[in-house]
Amino acid sequence: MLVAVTMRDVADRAGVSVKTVSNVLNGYRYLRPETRERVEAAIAELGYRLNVSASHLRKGRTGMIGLAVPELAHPYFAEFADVIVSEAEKVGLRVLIERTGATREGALTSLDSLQRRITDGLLFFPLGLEPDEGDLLAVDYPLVLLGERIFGAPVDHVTMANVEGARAATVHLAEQGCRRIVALGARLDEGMGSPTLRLQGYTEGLEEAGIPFDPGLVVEENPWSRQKGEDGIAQLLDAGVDFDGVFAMNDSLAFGALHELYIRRIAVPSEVAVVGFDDVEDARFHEPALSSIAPGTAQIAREAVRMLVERIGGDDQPPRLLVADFELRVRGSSLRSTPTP
Amino acid sequence: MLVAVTMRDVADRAGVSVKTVSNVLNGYRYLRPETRERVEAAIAELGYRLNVSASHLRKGRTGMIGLAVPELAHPYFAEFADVIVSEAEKVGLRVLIERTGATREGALTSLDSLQRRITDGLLFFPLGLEPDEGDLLAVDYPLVLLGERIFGAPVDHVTMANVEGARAATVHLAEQGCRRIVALGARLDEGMGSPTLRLQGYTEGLEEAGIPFDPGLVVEENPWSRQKGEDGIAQLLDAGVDFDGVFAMNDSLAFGALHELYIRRIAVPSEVAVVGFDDVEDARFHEPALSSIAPGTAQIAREAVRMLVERIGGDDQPPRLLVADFELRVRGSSLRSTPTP
DNA sequence: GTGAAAGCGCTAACAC
DNA sequence: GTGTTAGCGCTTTCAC
Repeated sequence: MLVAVTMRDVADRAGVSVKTVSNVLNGYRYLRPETRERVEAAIAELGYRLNVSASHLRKGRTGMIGLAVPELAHPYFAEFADVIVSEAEKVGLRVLIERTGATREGALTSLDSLQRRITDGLLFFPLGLEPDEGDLLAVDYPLVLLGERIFGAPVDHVTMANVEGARAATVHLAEQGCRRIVALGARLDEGMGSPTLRLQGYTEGLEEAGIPFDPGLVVEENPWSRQKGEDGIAQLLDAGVDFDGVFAMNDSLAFGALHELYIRRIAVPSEVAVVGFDDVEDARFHEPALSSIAPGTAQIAREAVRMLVERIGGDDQPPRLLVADFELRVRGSSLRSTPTP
Repeated sequence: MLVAVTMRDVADRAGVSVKTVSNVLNGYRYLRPETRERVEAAIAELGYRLNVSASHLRKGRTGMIGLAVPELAHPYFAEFADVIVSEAEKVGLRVLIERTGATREGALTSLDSLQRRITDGLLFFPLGLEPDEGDLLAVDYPLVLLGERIFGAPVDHVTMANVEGARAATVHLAEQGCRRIVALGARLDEGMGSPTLRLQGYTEGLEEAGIPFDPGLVVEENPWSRQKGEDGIAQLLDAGVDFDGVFAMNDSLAFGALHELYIRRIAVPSEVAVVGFDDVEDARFHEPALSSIAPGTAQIAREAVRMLVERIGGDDQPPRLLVADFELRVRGSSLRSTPTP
């Protein structure tokens, strides 16, 4: 515990009342400058720090927001958390990062944990919940939904252009001359999650490019890990399936795919071109560097924090849905000097 | 805010006093079972959740610990945070993850922020502070120091075997036939940080292998990023420096090195063998897979939480220093089928 | 075993 | 502009 310097001590030292100290701390405007200075001097001399719990108990705000991500060590979410922390800092908020494990239990725990009592609002990835469980999100605190799986819940929602991004990736592969493009990481049983949306974008992309859909090129993998990326490609190759392009539904899968192709001595991008999704920082540093869809992470973070702050401030307009801008980042894994016709 | 169900409401519903409700919540032993059940039923029916702030205000504990890491998106720290959260969960603690940015300002802020008032203790990476600033760690709350830079501070310290690990990596490269081994990521001006210790291990390893030290093979790079790894190798190659092995001081540098070697069409491991440090999850998935020193992250996390919990519990024995066990994980980047003599 | 009352440190409401 | 007072929800004496 920190030493128990209270407002009372500061007030005594500065020769004012506690109310005045509180006013100084809360940025109350109408204070005589010299009073403010005296108080600030006393605070510095005593090393006083506000007791957040007491403040919270009284005014109902903590200045903290929660961020519930599926996994901390997943590059996309780690990078996302970093951006969120920066954005929150700009508006004077601190971030309590939590982990749901992408499980139903973890998600429910996060929605209803003790931590919810000490955050003013929550930024929430609903992985682990079912698409029809939007009613679980009808909570009595400010909540902004992130990612996919659940649409139409009675809360603000910031998401990325899954369908359009996947389509762009697929079309790009086709433009590089690919005709047999693998969709790596599909999950056919899912409702409206990223897998479904990105698979939809993939099929739209094929259509746009005039390439027939071949179910034999759709590889189901779960979770979207590097290991599963390896497994998926290994399985295709072992089965003798012919392909010349891979649209991996996230970068981890793509990294695994690159690795397996490397092991099998299959040249990238000349024999097989690869595009991922998420554009994590690592993408630039693989061999070859991975082309990927950048889903507008910075924009998502900025808007999510903005919406949450508005809700915390009492804004009660109807729920909003924001889809961030995406961008295809072409790198070595898919850039053929002379596209195969 | 959650709906304001208080202990009073629960007590009324269960037909007991608030004290009894509090007793139930705090696991007080001497309660009539039927009373306990009635209270628990009331809690469930009303959806009551303890107000952590009020509880904290009264009893001085929050059940939260802080974890201050230099960067969230750095794979090593992200993985570390994940393990810490798991370990803390086991003992009923939640973790408030913070970011220092590896800057002095960030470190100081973390040591003295408002957050410190709502955590029972802090796990702290002192990057950004100077080696002689151990006195800054003489804080009045439970603190466990992690990583390097500062030794001899008046607090518990859990660290890794930097010297021994670096030596093992260097010796391993020598055993694979390397005679001109680059030390990538040195920082000659540092006190007792990881760079200094790992460089020391490198020189010890050379000595053990009977290889003369060549300052021309020591490459200073800061920060330890993939980009700097690329830069360092590029710079050596451009200068025409001859080398056949790389000891990269962390995995990020090693990934950058692998990438640059790939671009230059230098075969790994046959022409140049590479070993990293940290053994992040990604190491297995590069092309080729990266050999690395696994610094005992799980052990570090477990022991750090254990020590912090002891200190929170009032343990006031003298500061302890624990050095975790390390392990060399040999993979494709350094394993030559027939070591060059 | 359980209840009543005090008070943790702060801020909102209201004096002055 | 600044001081006084009440009370946020809880736990901790101390009764009984």
